[in-house]
Amino acid sequence: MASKKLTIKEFAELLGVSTATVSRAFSSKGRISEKTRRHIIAKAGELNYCANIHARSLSSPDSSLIALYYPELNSEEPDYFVAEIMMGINSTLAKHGKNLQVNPLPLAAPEAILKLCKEQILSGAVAGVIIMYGSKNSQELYKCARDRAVPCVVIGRMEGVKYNNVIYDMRHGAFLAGRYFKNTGRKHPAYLRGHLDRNKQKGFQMGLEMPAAQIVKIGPGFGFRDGYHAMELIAEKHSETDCVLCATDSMAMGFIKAALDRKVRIPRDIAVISYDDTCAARYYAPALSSVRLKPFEIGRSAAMILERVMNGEKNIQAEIIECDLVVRESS
Amino acid sequence: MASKKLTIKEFAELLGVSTATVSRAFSSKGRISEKTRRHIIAKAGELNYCANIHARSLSSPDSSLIALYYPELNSEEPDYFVAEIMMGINSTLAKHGKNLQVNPLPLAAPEAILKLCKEQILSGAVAGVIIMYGSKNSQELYKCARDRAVPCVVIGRMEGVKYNNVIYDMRHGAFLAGRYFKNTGRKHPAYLRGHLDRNKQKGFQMGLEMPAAQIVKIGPGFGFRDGYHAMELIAEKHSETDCVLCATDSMAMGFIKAALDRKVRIPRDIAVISYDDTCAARYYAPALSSVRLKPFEIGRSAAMILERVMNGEKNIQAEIIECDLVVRESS
DNA sequence: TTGTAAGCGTTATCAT
DNA sequence: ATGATAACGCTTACAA
Repeated sequence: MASKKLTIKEFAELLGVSTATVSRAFSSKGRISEKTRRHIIAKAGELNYCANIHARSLSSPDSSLIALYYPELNSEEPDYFVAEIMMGINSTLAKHGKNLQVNPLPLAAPEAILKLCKEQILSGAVAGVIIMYGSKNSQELYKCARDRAVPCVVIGRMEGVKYNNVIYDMRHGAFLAGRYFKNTGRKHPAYLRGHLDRNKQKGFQMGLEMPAAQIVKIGPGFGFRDGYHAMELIAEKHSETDCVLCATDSMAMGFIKAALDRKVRIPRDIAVISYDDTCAARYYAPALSSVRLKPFEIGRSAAMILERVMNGEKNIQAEIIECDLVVRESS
Repeated sequence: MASKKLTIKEFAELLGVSTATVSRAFSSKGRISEKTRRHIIAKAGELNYCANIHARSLSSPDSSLIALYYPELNSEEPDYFVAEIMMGINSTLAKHGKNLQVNPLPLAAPEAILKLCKEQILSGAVAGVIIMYGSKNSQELYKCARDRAVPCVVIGRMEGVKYNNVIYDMRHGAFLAGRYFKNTGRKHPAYLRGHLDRNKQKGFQMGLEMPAAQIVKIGPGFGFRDGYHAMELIAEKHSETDCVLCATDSMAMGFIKAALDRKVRIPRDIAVISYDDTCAARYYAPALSSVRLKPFEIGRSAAMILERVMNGEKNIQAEIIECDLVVRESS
């Protein structure tokens, strides 16, 4: 019930031992009698003594805080893809007694917030960082970490990053979607653009085996709302459209919702495939056909690689998350 | 490009000034000539000098890390309700240059992880905490923060917490749902139980004006999958059911999905209302009727109260988030 | 305006 | 096995 903070000195005095002894009781390396240790640990629990983390990491730098920087595409709707990646990261981190700090990075982040992020890295506030590629900003943070030798893992492709990263083949996923549409006789494709999707577009086109110009492109957008509006646009200006690839699950849901509102039948009139395959995809009605990116695994992989980097391993081979096409009801 | 850390001493030497001067250049209170300050700031940018955060917070405790502890109901599907609360928190925190650390707390958290959480609070690692009520564990953490006078805000009702918290009237929301069903002539209600929902059940029953025993109760569950299975159960054992209140949006989606798979018509055969009204709700097909809890606002409120607590305000009146019923297509 | 030096609460290195 | 004490890197009186 003490309401003030107990320092090691006060605590040691209370027990009638030296501060060094108290420190040793917790360090698990120092030589100390089992009896004293037990006594100290017990008393600590009783009096709620706990070493000040700043003092501790000042004299022996360790810390267990991991920072995640991810692109915030939209500040109003949560990003389910990112949410699942975070779960994957946390599930691994928790096993190692590490904690996750989350840092949304707006696409056009004001200089001030970027600076704050850099400071976190430079100041030793975090023991390791995971950067989800999203913009130049992510790249700056990456350099920052590199220069300061802070353990760092990158999610997604980033220029100049060859090791310690986890990547997924956007292009191949989109290729599968395109080929599927082609094989099922669709003729008038549209693509709902997302963020950073040159590769998706390219792959889609290759799968379709169609000149790029014949693919209606809308966006870029991000969430439900964008998907909804995109459908309205298509109904008005591209009514011949018979198949759509959406850059995210949310966009697909928004799109389908708008379609059903207009009595457009899915998949009969328009076949829809989404990207990401987050948990919600299979429970949508109709269940979403989706390019499966396994966000949970991406997160877990990233955290596992980071763990290895923090243990001193160098130049860890990039982990490639395969992605395939899951056909459900929407296509 | 320096790969080792620059200390204030080294940095000061490089510039030919004292460490105190360097410190003052950043402190914004100390008296220092504008010229020296500019010079130092510029050089710092150039050489990537940044004060070590541990040393800094040792001599002048401040820190800007806020911890969120939330109940992790399911470690496989993300919790959209929590995700939106987090966005709300972060949107406010970011404005104050604070960072969020997220800590899922499994319902039956092993002693070890609870201990870790306590240590975060006791060790001064975090400057403030937001606790989302979920179990006895949340309460322990709350006490921990209280005893150490760490600024703390609670989300949800918690025994013994009168101030510095944000609450929502679960019972009233469920009441509205029950009354709606009653008024629309539904006779055979079911309730898909979630976590901590005695109040929801009670309110539902009151709205229905029906003996508790006449309400079919299933669960507790949490996500899509549970909702899906619940529907299967109802189809087999309670086929007279004509209206359902689900404890979360995800459960409702799972439920409806299963219903549609069985050609059960929503809302004609079974009317469905969910709880939470997360972003996805309105884009589901059929759009979910839902008890709106405004998670984003809950998060924002919590962060704003925390900010005030950290500024020294005491006993801040609990913020009550009103919840109403949004009727869409599923009921 | 600037420099000197005494903390801040630990851990680690010596002694004992 | 335990106790002094010197770092750790910074902020902040106090001196100049």
